[in-house]
Amino acid sequence: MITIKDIARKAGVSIGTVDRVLHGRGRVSKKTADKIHSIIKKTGYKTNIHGRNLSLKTTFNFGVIMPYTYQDGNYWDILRKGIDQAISDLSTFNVQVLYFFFDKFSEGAFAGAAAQALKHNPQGLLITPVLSDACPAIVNSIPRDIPYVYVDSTVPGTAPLAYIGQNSYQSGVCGARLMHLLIPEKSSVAIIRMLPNDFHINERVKGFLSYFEKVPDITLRTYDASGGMNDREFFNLVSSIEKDVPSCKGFFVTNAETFRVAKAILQSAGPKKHIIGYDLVEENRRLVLEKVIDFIISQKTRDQGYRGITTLFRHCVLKEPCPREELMPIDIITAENLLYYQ
Amino acid sequence: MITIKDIARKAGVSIGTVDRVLHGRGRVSKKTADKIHSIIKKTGYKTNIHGRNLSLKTTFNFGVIMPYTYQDGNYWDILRKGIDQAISDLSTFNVQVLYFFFDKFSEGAFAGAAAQALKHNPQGLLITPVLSDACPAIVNSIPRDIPYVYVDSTVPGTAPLAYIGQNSYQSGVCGARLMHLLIPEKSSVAIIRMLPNDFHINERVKGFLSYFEKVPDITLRTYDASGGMNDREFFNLVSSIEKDVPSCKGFFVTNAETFRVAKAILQSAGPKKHIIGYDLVEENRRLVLEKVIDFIISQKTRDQGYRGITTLFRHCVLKEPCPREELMPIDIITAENLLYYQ
DNA sequence: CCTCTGGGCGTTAACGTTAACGCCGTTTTT
DNA sequence: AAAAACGGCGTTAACGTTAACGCCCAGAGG
Repeated sequence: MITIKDIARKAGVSIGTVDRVLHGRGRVSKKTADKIHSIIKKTGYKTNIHGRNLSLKTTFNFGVIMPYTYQDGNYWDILRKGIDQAISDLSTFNVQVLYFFFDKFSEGAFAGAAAQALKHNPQGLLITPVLSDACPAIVNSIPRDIPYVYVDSTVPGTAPLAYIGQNSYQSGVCGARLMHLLIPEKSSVAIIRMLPNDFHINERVKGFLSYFEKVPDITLRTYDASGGMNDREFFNLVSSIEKDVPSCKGFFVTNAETFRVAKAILQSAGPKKHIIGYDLVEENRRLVLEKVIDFIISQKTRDQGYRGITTLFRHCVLKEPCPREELMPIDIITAENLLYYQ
Repeated sequence: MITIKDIARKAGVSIGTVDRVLHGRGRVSKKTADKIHSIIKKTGYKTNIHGRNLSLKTTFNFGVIMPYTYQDGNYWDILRKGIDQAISDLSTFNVQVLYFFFDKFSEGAFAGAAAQALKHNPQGLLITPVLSDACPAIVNSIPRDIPYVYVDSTVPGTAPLAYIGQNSYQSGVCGARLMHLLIPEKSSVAIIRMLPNDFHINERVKGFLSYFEKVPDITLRTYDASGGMNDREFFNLVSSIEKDVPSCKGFFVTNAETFRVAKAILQSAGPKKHIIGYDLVEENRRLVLEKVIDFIISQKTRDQGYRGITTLFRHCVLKEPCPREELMPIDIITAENLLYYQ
């Protein structure tokens, strides 16, 4: 491996000069700088992290802007675990995170969390932009020199370092395929759209609908529900669906709160319903094992957190290029394979 | 973070003495060694990899003993890619691998590859023990100080550092569940057991059978095939099954050569068959996309290679503890989610 | 008595990078 | 004209660890 010393020797200067060129700290003549740059390119010099880390005493701080971990049935706690794991793996590189949680149902909360994060002047940000309307303006007010990575969702009109998430439309298609296998011919399916319906949820619904466009004899109806509803209200919703659409054999639930719908169905004493939903939160896991929920579509939430941090790390610390988009697998989870996820 | 210098100061000795204790190089009185050990325990000292790596000029060599990458329909090439990726990620730590390939159908080949690997005195081994009969004796002749990790399969009666693979029995159960969804009531399923049938293949069959024990009206029959058969022989096998069992609506193929059975079925011009098989090799991918194969059960082959190397790395280089067993997810792949795997 | 061996320890150069410091000559300010 | 600023560069200590080297003293062997 070629070192700074080698470059200095080849260029006939001292290592101090090479270092100034490498870090753009000026005080080097253009001629010398050009020569050094060409040597760097020719030799493929890459800075040795170990030397760098020993010498460097600064610690890298990343800010994480995400919903409270308990929201969406503890869904966000999975993301957090992935982040923590990455930080633990990178601890020898003096990498730290600061969390800035917000209430995903409260209007100004995202902006507030972002402002707080910027006050701690982080070297990079991991952002979960769940409230898409307010996001562009807020994100674009981030100083240009602070790179940010999106997980879960992306925001049009902004310039993230990377986006890590799932193709939600295709996950809906996949859910539809599985539903098609479960339900009898000539039956109906209820799609439970969870409000507030964000980009992901809409895409899931669209994908699900698109699959069944080519399938005759299956009727679809979309119903709105909300995480704010209590158990009684979920029960009433399910009961009214059963009354209105006796042929309804399947429920497609568009977010992690699948377990709430499943519980309502259990209580309603109607005939067997097939249920497909999203995300491996604890209560969904239990109901999958008990074969109440047939399939859960999962999106490697933990990996999203892990990769979000490693992407920031690779960019800010290693100064390596990193992929601009990482689309996560659409994991199909059922009672028979559940135990081996996470 | 506490350093060797801190320990030396606390113990009233020089860093040389601390270093000798840390590496067990002797020439330290028991009293001093005990004192240093207790300080290490009390302060939770962990050696700084960066200092270590700068100082150390030795490179770590790991040997990989695995089948030729083209065998099993290029299945082993996926494993190799994971290994190469890990080595690339760890390149700054001076970690290298040497591959020792063997013919998985040839008796003495595994022993030969193992002997070759040992000649290069590696600091660790990654072993894919596919021929289980000869393995224990060969593995137990490896010097005690060379740690080894199994991927894909494990070998009873040996002491690996770790095992990384899948619960094959459960993957068979999972395959059965999916098959049950696909085929009509009162039909039959053909299980194609690929010879030579190793531990994995037998377990997959067992798991598959166990699921259907509780299901009446579905008949199962097991047929033997072999990777050594040519296309004509596969065609003949499929034809004879179609003739003997007209109610046969599904094929469960127990290894990566699913595509060969699928092609034979395509040619046989019988009624639509449902096919479930294993492993995301290139030809299986194509047939899944074309909806010839309904489901592929995959086992994160790439991750197995990656984790095998990182496990050796963590043990040999970082000297960290690592999990003794990593069971990989049973990934369910179908046309709708295929694109997002690998 | 002298030499040798070996136990017990300290010292030091090296690994690659960083950034503060300082030197020298030229140019710009006062 | 003296002082200050600046451009262009070299030197060096520091980061934490490793391992070679060497010193001193006690005891064994001749």
